[in-house]
Amino acid sequence: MPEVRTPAGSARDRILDTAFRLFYAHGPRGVGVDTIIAESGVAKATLYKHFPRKDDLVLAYLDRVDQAWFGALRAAARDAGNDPRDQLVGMFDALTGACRREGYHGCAFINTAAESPAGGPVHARTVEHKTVVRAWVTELARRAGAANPELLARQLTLLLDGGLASGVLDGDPVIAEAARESARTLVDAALGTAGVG
Amino acid sequence: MPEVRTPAGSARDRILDTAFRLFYAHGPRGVGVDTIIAESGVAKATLYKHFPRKDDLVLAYLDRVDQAWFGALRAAARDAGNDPRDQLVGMFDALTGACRREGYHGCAFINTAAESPAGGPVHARTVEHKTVVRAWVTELARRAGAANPELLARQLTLLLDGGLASGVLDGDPVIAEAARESARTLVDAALGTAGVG
DNA sequence: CTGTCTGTAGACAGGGCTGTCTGTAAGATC
DNA sequence: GATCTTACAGACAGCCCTGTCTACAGACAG
Repeated sequence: MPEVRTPAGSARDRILDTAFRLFYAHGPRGVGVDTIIAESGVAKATLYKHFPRKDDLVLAYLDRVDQAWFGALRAAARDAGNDPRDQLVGMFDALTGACRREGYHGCAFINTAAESPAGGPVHARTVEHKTVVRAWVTELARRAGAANPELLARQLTLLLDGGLASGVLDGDPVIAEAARESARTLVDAALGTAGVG
Repeated sequence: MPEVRTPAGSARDRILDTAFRLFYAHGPRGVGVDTIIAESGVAKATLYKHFPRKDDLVLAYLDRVDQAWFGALRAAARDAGNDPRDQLVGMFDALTGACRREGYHGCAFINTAAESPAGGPVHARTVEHKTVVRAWVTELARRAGAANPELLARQLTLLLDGGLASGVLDGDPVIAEAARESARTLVDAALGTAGVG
């Protein structure tokens, strides 16, 4: 009794792949269900079976974005070495990588939240995402020995959000560089330039 | 031969006032022309006489936002005193003020750009706005004696954008405070804590 | 009086959107 | 072979959207 019998490349996956691509490029509101159906080669009934409301599809899209972006952040931090201090700065490499990516269009969460009614499920999911990321940064800041990890995390995530938000307009990597520079300065100021050891 | 014969509170002003309010609250895409007509007490033909396309109204809305926000930035900087260094930090009071305002919903430019097709007039106007603001900050940084005014301006506007972007979710003033703290740190790092002399 | 300008009031077309519906086909399980 | 699940194909209703159109009313100038 397999819980999921659908093969790889199933209808559900195709729908999600297509939705991810189109939603990110044009925003959920800018993409009709018919377009997703046409481009994913799926029947309308199938789409509505898996995602009874369009909002359900939007939330699934955000979950996928969350995995991708948070994953990229952690990977960038990991690649920066074992020192939490370096990781706090190194995570900004994820921003640089995103800026360089073809079709980069800023933060999917912010973009989607901007066109969604306040207080709705999309906003809630976005707040949740931002909270989880900031909690992770806070933990990093704590391990780095910051006197006020919450403040440092708030400052760094603010920089991340700024870099991502500007991305709606252009993916100029100089933005990511400036963010990284700022992060280095803020981390040094919070921890002392001499290092933690 | 008065160029503008329409009295104060004319149809055009009422349209713009209503559009400003509704566009900011729900995003241009989330507000139909019919709603603007109903709430401003104006005939449809009148609206389309002044703004032949909805996009024209959106651009007029952005112009008004530009005046308001840029004006608030300059006012906050002015209120910080005559030292350009203090002004660079003081302009963040405009962010604090915005966060505290009833109905605060983030950056109108970013929100609008997020739901507009890339390469369109809305994007162009938004880029223009950001460019003008950054040029102003760059001049401030230059007058403050920064070795690299462009970089400092980039960093500070990044913080502004981050604070504004987060505003789509909530107007927690702690965000503005964190941004101001960051600005102080970055300015001190760029100019030296001893002051410009 | 006549024409022009500005505005009101509202019908209308044409299109896109979400979501429901009927009908059909292929494969798995009993 | 019967049945059940999954999916495809597409018509359809009902709504909202932008933008155009006609008809009318008041102010003002010649």
